[in-house]
Amino acid sequence: MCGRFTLIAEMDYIAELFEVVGAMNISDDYSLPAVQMPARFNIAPSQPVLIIKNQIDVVQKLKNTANMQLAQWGFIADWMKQPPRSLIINARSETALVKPMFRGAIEQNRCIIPASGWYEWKTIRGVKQPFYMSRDMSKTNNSLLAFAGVHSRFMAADGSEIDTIAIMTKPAVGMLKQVHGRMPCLLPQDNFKHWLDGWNVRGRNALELIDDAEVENLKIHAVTRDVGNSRIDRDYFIDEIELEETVIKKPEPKAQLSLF
DNA sequence: CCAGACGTTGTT
DNA sequence: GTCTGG
DNA sequence: CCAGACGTTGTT
DNA sequence: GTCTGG
Repeated sequence: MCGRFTLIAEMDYIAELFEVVGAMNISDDYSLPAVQMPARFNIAPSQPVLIIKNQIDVVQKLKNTANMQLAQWGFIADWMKQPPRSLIINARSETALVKPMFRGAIEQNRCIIPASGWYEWKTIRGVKQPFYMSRDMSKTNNSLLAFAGVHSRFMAADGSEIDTIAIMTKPAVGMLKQVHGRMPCLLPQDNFKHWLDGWNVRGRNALELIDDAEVENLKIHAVTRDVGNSRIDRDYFIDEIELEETVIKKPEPKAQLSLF
C-alpha cells in the first residue's frame, strides 16, 4: 500500500509538471506562490500533503481548472460529524465506487498527490525492513510520480473546515510484489486532466486512467530503519543500504517448535 | 422503524 | 494488545 | 505506515 | 448521506 512517501522536488518543478492541467501554484492576486513546501523525506499520515485538485468554488476564470494546495492525509467524508477513530489513509481502487465512504469522492472529488517515491516495510526474519521505491533516472527524465487520490472537505463541529485526502491503492504489479502486495495507483501525465475532471469523467472511467506502465521505470532499494520514526525527516532516509547488514545482525528467531 | 457503521493494512 | 501522534 | 505510550499521587 | 442489522 502506501503509508509513507517523499516529495523532494522544487515547487517550481512540480508546478511545471502540472501546467498541463492549468495548475500554476499562484495565489489569487498572482503575486506569490500559493503553496510552499520544503523537501520532505518522510511524509506520514496525518501530516499536510501537497495535492492538485480542480477548483470548483472560486472565481469563474479558474472554475474547474487545477491548482496546488495542501491537505491533511487522512480522509474524512464530508457527511461525517466526527473524524473516524482511526485515520483512513488509503482507498481501495477495486471497491471505491461502491463504498459509502468513497463513492462521492471517487465520482466528483479526485485529486493527485505528487511524490518522489514511497516506502514499504517488509518483515524479514523478524526485522521490519523499509524499502524505497522511486523512479530510476536512467530510464526516465522526470523524477516525479503522481498518486491518484480522493479528496474531501470536512467541516468539524466547531465550523472549521479542513481538506482531507486518501491515496488510492491497487494490487502490486511486477517487481513491486517482491516487497509488498499493494501499491499506490499511479497516473501518467497524459491522464492528469481527465482524472481531475469530476464534471465530465465518471468514477468508473476515471479508474481506467490508472496505469501500471510506470512500474517498469521504478527502482527499489533498502533504506535505514530510521525512517520508521515519523517525527524525524532526514535526507539520508532515501539512501540505499546493504540489506545483509541490517538483516543478518539480528539473531534468527527461535524456530517454531511443533507441538506434536 | 431506529441505531450504528461507514476504512485499510497485515498476519514470521 | 491497542491506541495515539506524526 | 511505524513508534511509542499505556498510570497515579501530590507537588514549590 | 446511505446502508445494514435488529
